[in-house]
Amino acid sequence: MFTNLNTDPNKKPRLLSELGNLAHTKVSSTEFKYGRGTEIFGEAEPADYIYQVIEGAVRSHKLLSDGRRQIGAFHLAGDIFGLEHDFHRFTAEAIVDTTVRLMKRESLERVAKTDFAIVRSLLNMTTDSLQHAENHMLLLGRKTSLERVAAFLLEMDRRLPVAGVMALPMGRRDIADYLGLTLETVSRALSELHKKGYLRFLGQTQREIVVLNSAGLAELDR
Amino acid sequence: MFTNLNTDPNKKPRLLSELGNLAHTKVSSTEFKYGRGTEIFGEAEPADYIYQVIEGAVRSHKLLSDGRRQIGAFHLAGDIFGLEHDFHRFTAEAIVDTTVRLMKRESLERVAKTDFAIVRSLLNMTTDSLQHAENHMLLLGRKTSLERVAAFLLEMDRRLPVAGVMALPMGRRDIADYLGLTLETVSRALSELHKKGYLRFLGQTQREIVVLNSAGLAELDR
DNA sequence: CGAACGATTGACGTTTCTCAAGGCTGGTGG
DNA sequence: CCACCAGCCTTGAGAAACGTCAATCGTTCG
Repeated sequence: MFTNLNTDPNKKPRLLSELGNLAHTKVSSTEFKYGRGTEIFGEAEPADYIYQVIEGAVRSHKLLSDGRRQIGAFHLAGDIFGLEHDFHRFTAEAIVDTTVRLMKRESLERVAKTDFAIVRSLLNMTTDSLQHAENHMLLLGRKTSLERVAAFLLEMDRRLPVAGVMALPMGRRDIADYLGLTLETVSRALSELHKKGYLRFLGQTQREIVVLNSAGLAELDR
Repeated sequence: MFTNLNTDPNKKPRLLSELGNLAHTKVSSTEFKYGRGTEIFGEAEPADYIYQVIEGAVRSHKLLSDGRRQIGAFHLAGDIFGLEHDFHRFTAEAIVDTTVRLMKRESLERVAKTDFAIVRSLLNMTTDSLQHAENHMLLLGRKTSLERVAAFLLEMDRRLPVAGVMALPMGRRDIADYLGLTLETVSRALSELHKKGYLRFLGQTQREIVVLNSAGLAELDR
């Protein structure tokens, strides 16, 4: 059961196909829209549904009592999130206007009881999340601000549809809370990467970034 | 398949029983000893075995090219580690002289192909690891040095056999690399917690710690 | 007994955070 | 249609937290 598992995080359509197929066959699913900034589910709420991003982007975060926030992951088109046993361990919010497909967890449970492939998919997805979290611990515990931002850009370049050009859905504060920095430090790091010729800003908004030298960025991250 | 899963991280014997039972029935296992400081497996090596700590303690870490180290987890008596699809994502080393039981991954795969309960156990264990990593991301990204050390002491107090009195198997450098700090900062934080009356040091070695006020420590960690 | 190792503590350096000011963009209403 | 406003981003200066370097002390083990 360990073999033939896809653990390549580059392959975006996997989650979509694995549970997406399921959705078409045995489990009913609905589409739903969330406006920019709205909560999809809250930490510690019962996990009655699991979600897949159809269009848009979602952030998952935890809060400390005084408001400090750590974003654990961004979910982009195709990604499945909210997959938990009983209660959600993060709060999920739409970063921009977002369409999700949602599936009753109960239905999935029912199917999983008899379908070996589904359980294996669940294990796959959980393992992928774990691997992402493990790499992120290294980033949060040991990387400098410049290395964190470089790693973030490489991750987004890999996961967003067009390689080399990124229209980031999230703002500086979200990036900062993902990387364990402040938004000012993120901004300064981006300026420095720009000054060093690794990237260029496009268009009117400050969210479109062209990566000029991804090998150079990768050098910052070893 | 989501129901009846034990997600309480306080319950130590779970892993042991779940796969431990397996070990007694269908999968052969061997005991092996590793001396203090020796490597059990390396990052990116093929994951031919999975491991359970019988006695002792193990650290799992990742390295950056310049030697910066992040410890992702400590594995204590009863814990299972090294459970991966294909290649190990961490290096594992014995912190002290350690006895482990090891099981061929291949055997486990074979059994898992037909045994639903085993696959569920694997999913459980992976979910537990994920939850630990998610909480640790919050610690690494957003907590102060004092909060990190307080959280570490509470975690160890919870996981080590005797509540309130800890004989820590790991040194200050390991704690630091787990918490994303330097050993000096860990030492200063412990001194400050001592000064504030939260704990007391015992015996000749500096590794025995008595928690005097775990509610106070928990206050530092919300 | 002495060397090696680990922990603590102090002084100082560096990185990142905080606070503040100013600029750009896009939307809205006069 | 344009001016203004709100939100987001950038940049700077100073503060705080943590890291680095170094000295010292206590333990352990040969």
